[in-house]
Amino acid sequence: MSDARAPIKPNVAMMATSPLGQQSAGTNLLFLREDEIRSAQDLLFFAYRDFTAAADMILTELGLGRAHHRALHFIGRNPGIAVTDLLGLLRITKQSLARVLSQLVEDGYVAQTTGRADRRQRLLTLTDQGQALERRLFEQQRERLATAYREAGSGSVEGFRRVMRGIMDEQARAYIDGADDAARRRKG
Amino acid sequence: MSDARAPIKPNVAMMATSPLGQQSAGTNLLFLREDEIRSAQDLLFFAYRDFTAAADMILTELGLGRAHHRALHFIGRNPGIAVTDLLGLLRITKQSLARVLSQLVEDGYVAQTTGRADRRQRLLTLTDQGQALERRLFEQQRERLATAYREAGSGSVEGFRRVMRGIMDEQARAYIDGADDAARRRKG
DNA sequence: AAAGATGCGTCAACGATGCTGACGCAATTC
DNA sequence: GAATTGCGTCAGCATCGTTGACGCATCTTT
Repeated sequence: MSDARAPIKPNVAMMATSPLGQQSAGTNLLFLREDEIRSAQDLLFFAYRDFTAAADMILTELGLGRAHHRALHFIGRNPGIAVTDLLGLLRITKQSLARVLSQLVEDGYVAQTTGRADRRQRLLTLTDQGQALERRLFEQQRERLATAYREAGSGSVEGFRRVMRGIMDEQARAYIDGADDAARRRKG
Repeated sequence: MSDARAPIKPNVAMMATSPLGQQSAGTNLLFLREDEIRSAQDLLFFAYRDFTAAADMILTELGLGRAHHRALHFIGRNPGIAVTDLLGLLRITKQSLARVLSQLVEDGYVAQTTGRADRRQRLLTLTDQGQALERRLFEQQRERLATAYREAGSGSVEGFRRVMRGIMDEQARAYIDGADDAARRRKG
């Protein structure tokens, strides 16, 4: 038998993507770089999978899904955000958001108020109940991240942030940088 | 009007989750830590969203989805992997995998061979066509990661890896560590 | 050799979350 | 006054996850 369900190890040594049996130093270096990238693919998949797992369980019990969490998260972080701006962050269609949002409003997690400057806008905020749920979900992920930060060491966090920032597109970077600005402003 | 669709900035200064108008140094520090975690939530969402976007477009043209890519990725990295082991990596039900896998086999991307030691097993490998597709998808993500690594600086990559590793669960870490072992063995 | 466990596939039904396309209405802008 | 924008909604569809229940071949255990 094949050791049953012990965690298997990726057989990167097999180098299935290259027909070369022998490798020069050059191709070997190239290969190492390629494997480093493939390893990063693994990292992103597993980290994201396990990062969301705990919160998903709570959501399921409430009849909600991950999409609801995303909306709660960004509304909580941007109180009074307009629907179109939220759509820009999530990058989904308004029809998809509508389904999620109307359920959050109906269940009393999100409140809509008419915009003062532009009365067409529906500005979104979390209700007390919405804040409570967001916090509950947040605590799950906080735990995981706090542990990861602790184990990785404080020196690693900056590198983590820099690489993650580099992966996302320009618009997302601007958003992230804006958050950093706000934090700096508050601190200083 | 509200500046239309310029990237909005998260209003973290509003501190909607705390009723405190004034903050002591202690609560402010606590808040900063909390905001650091919330910021990491942003990072994971945006990075994952944009990391997968390019490959998704190719997949859509071929009538495939992200789930197919995940299967191709892990089969490519683990040639001859058994179905149950693949299920353990993806953490989905065998019914979900079956749908994806049977399509990949039918379209000629994946080959199944009966296990030698255990004839119940269907060992999975990429066909030449499967390798070609996986490589095409890989190149999309390689580009993004290479840019991110370059911009972040080589010193950041180790921190990135350490934090990402810390986020995932024990089993995933063992898998990741196994990949590292294999790379080290090949290099040394 | 019989009994049980395991690996894998499959039928059926359902739920969450994305998509396109088309309209309607109110409010703002030109 | 006409065009545009912000938002909601109806209708239909695809992907990909779920549970539950079987069936069959093959290994393992008794």
